[in-house]
Amino acid sequence: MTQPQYISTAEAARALGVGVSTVKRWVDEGILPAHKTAGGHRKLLVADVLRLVREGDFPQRDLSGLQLAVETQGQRDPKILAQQLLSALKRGDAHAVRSLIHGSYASGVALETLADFVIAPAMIQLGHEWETGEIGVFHEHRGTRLCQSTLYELKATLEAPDDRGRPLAVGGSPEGDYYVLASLLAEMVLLDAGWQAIDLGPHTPLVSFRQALSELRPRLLWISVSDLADRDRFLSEYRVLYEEAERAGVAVVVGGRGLTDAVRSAMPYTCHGDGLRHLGAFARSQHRPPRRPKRGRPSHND
Amino acid sequence: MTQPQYISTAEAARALGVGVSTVKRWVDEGILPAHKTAGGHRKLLVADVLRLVREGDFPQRDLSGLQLAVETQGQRDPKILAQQLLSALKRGDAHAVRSLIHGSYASGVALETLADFVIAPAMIQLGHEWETGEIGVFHEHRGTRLCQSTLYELKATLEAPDDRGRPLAVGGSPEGDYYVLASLLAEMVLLDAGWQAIDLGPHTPLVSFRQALSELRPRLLWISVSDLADRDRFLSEYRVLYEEAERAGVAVVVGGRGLTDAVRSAMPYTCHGDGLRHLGAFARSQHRPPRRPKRGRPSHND
DNA sequence: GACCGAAACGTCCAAATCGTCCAATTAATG
DNA sequence: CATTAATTGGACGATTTGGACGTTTCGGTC
Repeated sequence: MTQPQYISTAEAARALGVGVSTVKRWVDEGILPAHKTAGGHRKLLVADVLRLVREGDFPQRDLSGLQLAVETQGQRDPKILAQQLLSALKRGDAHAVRSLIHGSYASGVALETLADFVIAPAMIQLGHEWETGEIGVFHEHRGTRLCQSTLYELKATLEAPDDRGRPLAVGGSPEGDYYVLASLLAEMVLLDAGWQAIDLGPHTPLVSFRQALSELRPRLLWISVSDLADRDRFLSEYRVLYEEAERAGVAVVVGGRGLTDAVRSAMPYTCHGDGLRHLGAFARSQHRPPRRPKRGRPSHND
Repeated sequence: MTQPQYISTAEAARALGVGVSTVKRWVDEGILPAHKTAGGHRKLLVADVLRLVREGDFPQRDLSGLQLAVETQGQRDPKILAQQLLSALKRGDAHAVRSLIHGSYASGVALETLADFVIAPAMIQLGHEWETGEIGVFHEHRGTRLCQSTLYELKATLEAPDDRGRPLAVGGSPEGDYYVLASLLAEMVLLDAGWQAIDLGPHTPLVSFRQALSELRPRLLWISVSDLADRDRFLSEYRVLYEEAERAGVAVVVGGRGLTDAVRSAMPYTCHGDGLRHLGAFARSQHRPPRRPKRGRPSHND
């Protein structure tokens, strides 16, 4: 379990915000402890790097990945991550929340996995503990805000400066649904999949989606439903929306825990997912972002 | 990139319009925070330098050298900025929104000014045009989301890695008030003023504030009211909250366009402001961050 | 086991930064 | 107006940094 977490000089350099040559020199001078492989490659312990940062006032540029490694003992099991996230949210520990979420993403956990198996479970449990009175409203609110802040930060890093060639997606949550996180995560998953995405946010009348459809001409429409205030009205308005989307050749992806089987069976849609992994998979199937083939040595050790 | 960016003393000196020796001395005197490498080279965070630019009164600002995420534009008249922001929000031009807000802030427009005279007017006008049907709900939603995203990004740059010595503030909006932006901006103004701030967000029962009061022991409580759903209930619960805050020696700052004169006259409070500049001024009066000294030889332009 | 591309190695060196010293400049004071 | 204390910023040699380079190691694939 407590397997030692090694990183390369390049990773340490990135985390510390210095050049690779400098890290190499520091190791050779004994400032930074490290092991060497038979071939002479330096292997630094995450804990050593973090200790250096904590004890001296060394520069620290991006420690999120490293801190995650220490806090979770290198564990990347979503269930454990979810538990740790929940605990951090309840404590209101902004630092831990950030390193958990940013760090997981940085160290290769897919955004869909993060959303479906880490963030969603943690938030659901947080809501549950609030309902049963185990924690106060105040804790729940603080946790939700913390999660939102962190995700907006992560979203900023996902946004590509170059939009050309990226298909456009539009989405949001219907009227009466005030839950922010679900649609935000959907937007992020789409950005991660190489799309342009515009989130109209919670509490958006379905009529507005039609407006967006005609004005923005997206290739995909997502609708995330967490709470369904007026089911019948939603269904009737949704059918009109779907027809219009179909005529325009726009894929409609629906999801969210507000869509029970009973509701969904009365709805036409292009694709449905109880989580975001389906949205991600669908988006990737429609648009293949240019990617380098994966050859040679991978950058991470498990 | 929202990642922290380091610059050297020379770059900071150029940006601040002072000599390199001066920057080095300021760092050593603790006026300007910095990290040091093993070899003694100082590494300054762009955010820290910008903070100093904003708080001090510098003869010459050349921020072009700093690798800012956005190019700063010349315009600094709030009225014009508000108009440009409104236009960008209506167009859904994410890039323009971002460079307007980030750029203004980076080039020295105070956050309070930005909030009260640029963002608030633009958002009010956006809401107005929606009500009169000039623009669709969709445009209003997209604009609001865009503004939120951008502000969350900016907030990330305001958060100090080092919380020690900073007084704590807690705040939010009361039950029935779903407006996110106001309280978010309040949080940011407090962060900018050198506080730690926790935003409980919209739709927070006043009871929860009492919970936060006893658990977090803040020095300041802000309550931002945009919509007042149940006036009488708000007032009665508020009075209990205020009494508790007073007993604990916590300052209570209230504001927001939901607080009409009639309501406010029935409320006790430590400080009130129709905008955020009063909150900022109050916060700064309670806690002074380190400042640049005032005497000495001024720099000459070359 | 041979092959391959990515990543890390060692070496070198120009450019940047360091600490120190001190003349120049300004605000405050008598 | 002269004096004093505070502050600046340039100059100096010594030290540190980090990018470029060709070579070697690593780990996955065939």
